[in-house]
Amino acid sequence: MSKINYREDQLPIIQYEGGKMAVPAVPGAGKTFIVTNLVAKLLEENRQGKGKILILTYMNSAVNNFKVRIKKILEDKNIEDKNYYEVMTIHSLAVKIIKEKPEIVMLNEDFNIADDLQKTMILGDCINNFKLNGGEKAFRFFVKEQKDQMWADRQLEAWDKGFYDLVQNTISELKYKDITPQKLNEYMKENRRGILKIILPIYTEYEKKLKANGLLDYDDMLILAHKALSIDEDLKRKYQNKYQYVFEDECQDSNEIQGKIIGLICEEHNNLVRVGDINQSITGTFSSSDPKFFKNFIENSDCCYRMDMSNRSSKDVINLANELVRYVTQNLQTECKDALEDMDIKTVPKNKGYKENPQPEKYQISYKYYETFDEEIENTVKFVRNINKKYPDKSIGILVPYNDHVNLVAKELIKEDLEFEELGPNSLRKRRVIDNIALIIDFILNCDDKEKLIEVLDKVYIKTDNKEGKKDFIQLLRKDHLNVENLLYDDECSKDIIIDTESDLYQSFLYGIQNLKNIIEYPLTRIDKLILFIGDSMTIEKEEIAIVDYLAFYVKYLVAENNSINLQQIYNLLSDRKNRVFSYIIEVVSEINGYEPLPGSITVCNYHKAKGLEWDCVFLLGMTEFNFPDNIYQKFQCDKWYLKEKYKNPEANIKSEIDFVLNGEVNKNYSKEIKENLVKEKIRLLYVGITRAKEMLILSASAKNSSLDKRKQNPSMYLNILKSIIDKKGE
DNA sequence: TGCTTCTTCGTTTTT
DNA sequence: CGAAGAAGCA
Repeated sequence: MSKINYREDQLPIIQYEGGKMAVPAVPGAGKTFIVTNLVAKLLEENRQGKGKILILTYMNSAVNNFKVRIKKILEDKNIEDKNYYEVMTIHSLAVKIIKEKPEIVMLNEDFNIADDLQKTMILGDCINNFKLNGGEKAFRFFVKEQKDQMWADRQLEAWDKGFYDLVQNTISELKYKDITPQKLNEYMKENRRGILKIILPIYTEYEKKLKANGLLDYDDMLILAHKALSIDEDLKRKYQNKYQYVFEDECQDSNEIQGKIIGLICEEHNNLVRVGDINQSITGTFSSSDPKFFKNFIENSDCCYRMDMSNRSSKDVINLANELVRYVTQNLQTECKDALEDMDIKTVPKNKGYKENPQPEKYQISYKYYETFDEEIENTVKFVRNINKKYPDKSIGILVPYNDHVNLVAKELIKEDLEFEELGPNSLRKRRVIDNIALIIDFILNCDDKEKLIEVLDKVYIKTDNKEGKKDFIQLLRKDHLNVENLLYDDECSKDIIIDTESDLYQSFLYGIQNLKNIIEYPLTRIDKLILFIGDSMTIEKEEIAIVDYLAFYVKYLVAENNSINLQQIYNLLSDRKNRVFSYIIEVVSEINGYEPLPGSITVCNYHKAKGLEWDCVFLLGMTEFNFPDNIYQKFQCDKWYLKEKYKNPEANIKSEIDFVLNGEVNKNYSKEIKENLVKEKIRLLYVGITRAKEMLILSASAKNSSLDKRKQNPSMYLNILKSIIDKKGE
């Protein structure tokens, strides 16, 4: 077995023996590689003693990745795998700690974790109940005055949607500040106004419902785990002895309480390695994470080694990323200068046996500015098609700002007959399962509607490669003298349909008819069972079966909450594309497996989802001023158009209100702070986008959202900055 | 070009 | 409702 040839920036890290070590690393530096090898080396030297090595990651998919890779290294090194290491997410660790002694934190032994889906259902219920029980008026108070009824409705709808996230984030913040509903109630007694006033009853009921069902949400898990370790000396000792070494991956996404939990476990042995990249911290504005915690750790650690070499991208792509850092740290307005840490990515030295950076023959970075967003998508897809044809082995990533855009790009790719993968909750393919079930229910509700029957057969059951034949066959079914009755129950009618009865087209038609007959006869007393039954009749993949299961679970919950709910209402829910429960169902199902772009594949996703992935060729769309702002005085996403001027930025209002409740005064201009953080996070999001590319990178923006849209948007300032760099290099 | 009046539209990320 | 672009006018 050959010895691993570590790069010079990796050498000091692999020589680690103990203490607090900080490892800030640039994108593509090989964080997983170095951590897995270091863990294997420590195991080889038996440094864990009587304890174990703990590796904490952020996502479930990363857990598996780490396990597989450590196992492989141990095998290669011929070290017996005695399970002296554990890989888990910080949340699983928290659960493990609480399970140990639930009574310390006043919990019943058989508590459960509320996943995103359950949380959404419960919180959604609480909000609804609040409105139904007299809260509606207070809820509407914050919306702008509007005489035009149509716009009044739209404002309310928008507030409805935004309110959910606001409540969720507020509850999370209150929990971290150790403000229980009871405490808040005490504090708020004299307060008559404010958004907290209407969040309080929702928060109260939410906590009550969680408790009643024996559930903890993600925030509770961390908070209680920390509490348990702080209160119970024995428990803390146990974990300190158990984990002699702790590694934390992606620690730029860590929040204060996670840091504290890890701190307590490491207190005794003090062997802690934290690896991360501050410039890739992109979750701060919607979670309690903040890169400042990692920055702090870097300053207070025993040693800090930077991994600043990356072999992922060509030197041109690296140069572009470095220029962005340079621009931000030197030229941006003072408040946002520290968005990026001044840390140049270096290419790997040549001819030293390291895996080297890709070296494309020519400069492969460009930018485009289009008239409309439609045009931007259309041209991008054409570009993608050409690359895919010319270089069939290259992987291509198309990154867009929003999940809705993923859909738009997907539709265009379908038009061009290109195979692709969508990441995120709007995946057309995954949505289709839900849509198909809705179609069938619609037919059950309207049994005599022939068009609906034909639609179900067409979209759900009839499967064939013979596209033309299918079209003709569907036309045959539309013949006037055939009604639903004939099609379903009259075997003679098939004589009218002149078609090869052995073909897969006809066989799948018969299969569909038979199933629909069974479905119509299925008793309506248990709608959740009906959904499972419908799911069974559709030939679908494993992942899609999981979606059906979740769907049935959701319906069961709905029925339990409201006995009188009928099939029509269920249909209405299923066909509501904005229902956030479905997004979570799809996310929960897809999260189980990690994703890795294969050679020749095309991936569409948003900038956030792209983190941790890499492609040969990357398209960055939507680089407008609105999506990537450079100062806090332009139009901002956190300012809500539908709210009264005073409450325009409700998040800031809430922060002020909490401040006031706790200290009797407001200490900061929170609106300004929120906007600054947003500007900074968007810069890092762009940095993440750029550093996904190995060889080719195309940046683009458009002046208008659609050709009908009259308002223009400026390209992001960063696009202009990058443009000038690209122009110089392109010569 | 600079000013007023008329018309149109209302964008978000998620462990 | 209010911001911002378009159209109208001097």
